[in-house]
Amino acid sequence: MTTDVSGARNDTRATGPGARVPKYYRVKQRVLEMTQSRTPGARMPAERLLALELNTSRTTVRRALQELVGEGRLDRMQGKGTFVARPKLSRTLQLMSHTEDMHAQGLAPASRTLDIRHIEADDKLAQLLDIDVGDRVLRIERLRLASGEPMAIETSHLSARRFPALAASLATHRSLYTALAEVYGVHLTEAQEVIETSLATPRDATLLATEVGHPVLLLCRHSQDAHGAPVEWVRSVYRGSRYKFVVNLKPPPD
Amino acid sequence: MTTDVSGARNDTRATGPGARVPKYYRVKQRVLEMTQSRTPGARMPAERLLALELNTSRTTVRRALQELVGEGRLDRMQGKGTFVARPKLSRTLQLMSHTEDMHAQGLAPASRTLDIRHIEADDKLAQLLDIDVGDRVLRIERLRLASGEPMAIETSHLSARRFPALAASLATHRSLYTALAEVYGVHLTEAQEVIETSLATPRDATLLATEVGHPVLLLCRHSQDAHGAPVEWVRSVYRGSRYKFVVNLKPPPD
DNA sequence: CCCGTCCTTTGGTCTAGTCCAAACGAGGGC
DNA sequence: GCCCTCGTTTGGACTAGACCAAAGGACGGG
Repeated sequence: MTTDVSGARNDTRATGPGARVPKYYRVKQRVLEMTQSRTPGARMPAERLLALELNTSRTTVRRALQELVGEGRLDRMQGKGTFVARPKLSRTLQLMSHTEDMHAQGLAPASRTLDIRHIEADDKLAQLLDIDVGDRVLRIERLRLASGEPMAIETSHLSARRFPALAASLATHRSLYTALAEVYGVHLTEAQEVIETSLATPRDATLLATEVGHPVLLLCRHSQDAHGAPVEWVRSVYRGSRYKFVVNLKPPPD
Repeated sequence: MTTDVSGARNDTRATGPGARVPKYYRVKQRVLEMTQSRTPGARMPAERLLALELNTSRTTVRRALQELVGEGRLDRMQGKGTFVARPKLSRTLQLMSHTEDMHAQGLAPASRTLDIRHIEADDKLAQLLDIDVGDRVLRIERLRLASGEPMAIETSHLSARRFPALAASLATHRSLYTALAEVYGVHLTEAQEVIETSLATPRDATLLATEVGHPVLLLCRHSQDAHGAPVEWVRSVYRGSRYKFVVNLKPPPD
């Protein structure tokens, strides 16, 4: 049974003015309907088969699938097939550590250190950490996991002068934040976070088990201690297809 | 002068294990370098020319350009060309109205009502607004503008029974929030926001002057009044290539 | 001098096909 | 019985080219 996804006159215009609907988009919606009658993990038809059934080219089918994977509706695996994806997880934006946040949501937190080294502060970093250009900065790159699943790549930056031997302290404490509190007596009291969309680089894709060019959420956190002095600057890359952020808002203090 | 973007052996492996770098990605980085020596608004070479110069197909060039446009690095216009884009704008997440937020950032706020009507609450909406399924809900769909540029499509939902004649009150007040305060004495004291990535639908793309399938930020706000009763539920779609969100965090109350 | 027409240029969509790479099962050798 | 090999199936990357649609300049008529 072949089902043509094209409009009757094969034109690409919809009802509204300017609301042109590309063919790949109709394919996308058709495939999305298919997913809704299946449970997560269920297998979808192969790309070549879909192209035949929907009377289109494999390229067009792949563009539709590409978007559905990017939106977290489907998972694809080379050699295995295409499957219905599970729903997204949430990440609450609060001034707490990854470890605490994961526990609060009933997920098993884990973390793998990818790289930890000292670098020299460039212009931007110096300003963010209120140090001089060229000062030493401890750069910690970690892969965050939630119940075994890669969640984010988190790169923290802290002044090496202010927190000497922090790398060593890290090994003996549950989290960076507890190390800061217990060893240096520093408590974070405020932070600004900037959230934007981006696309996975080849490295992001490999580490996060996703695909190059797929949407990711870029979250940059700038934290201060009780005296208003900057403590850390963190850049995190989250899989957009697996995570969403939750923020609790209070009215502005006026 | 043609500059081959391929690796020497035309293989697609980079240094790291599993860090495969597709050809289109190398094209993307090459084009990104080109943008950095130009100012916003400057014209880029035509697609067919880039394909020739980088010794690749137009399809591959277009995939690279597609991502750069989605990331807000380039703007494309049919018949005109491809240009270097301006940097992103910020949107602070606070419990204030669009109007106030725009003013706070020195941008000229504007808003165009796309649709305003009553609908019947479905399951999800009834739960969010603490009303019964089938109750009447006022649905306001507005296009938000910042200094003339389309910013977001915002769809608000409020109980029609709790706020009778709200549609009329809206016309005589500066914003929805001032109407709620002055006419009904309702002040919003708390809200939860969920932020996730999504992709522009054909309608989104038309209204936001972007392209179908490009990354957007989806922001859903659920606001409560001083008694903890839900007041509104809002779903907003922001152009991911033009906006980023800023959040101020305080430590959890423990 | 102004305005329409036409043509060129530019991006937008889609096709049909090639070749590669991962997964995995069938079968054969040991 | 276990393991290796090989072939099939599946997704991944790329090409070359067709045709469409919007923009805008060239050119000519009025």
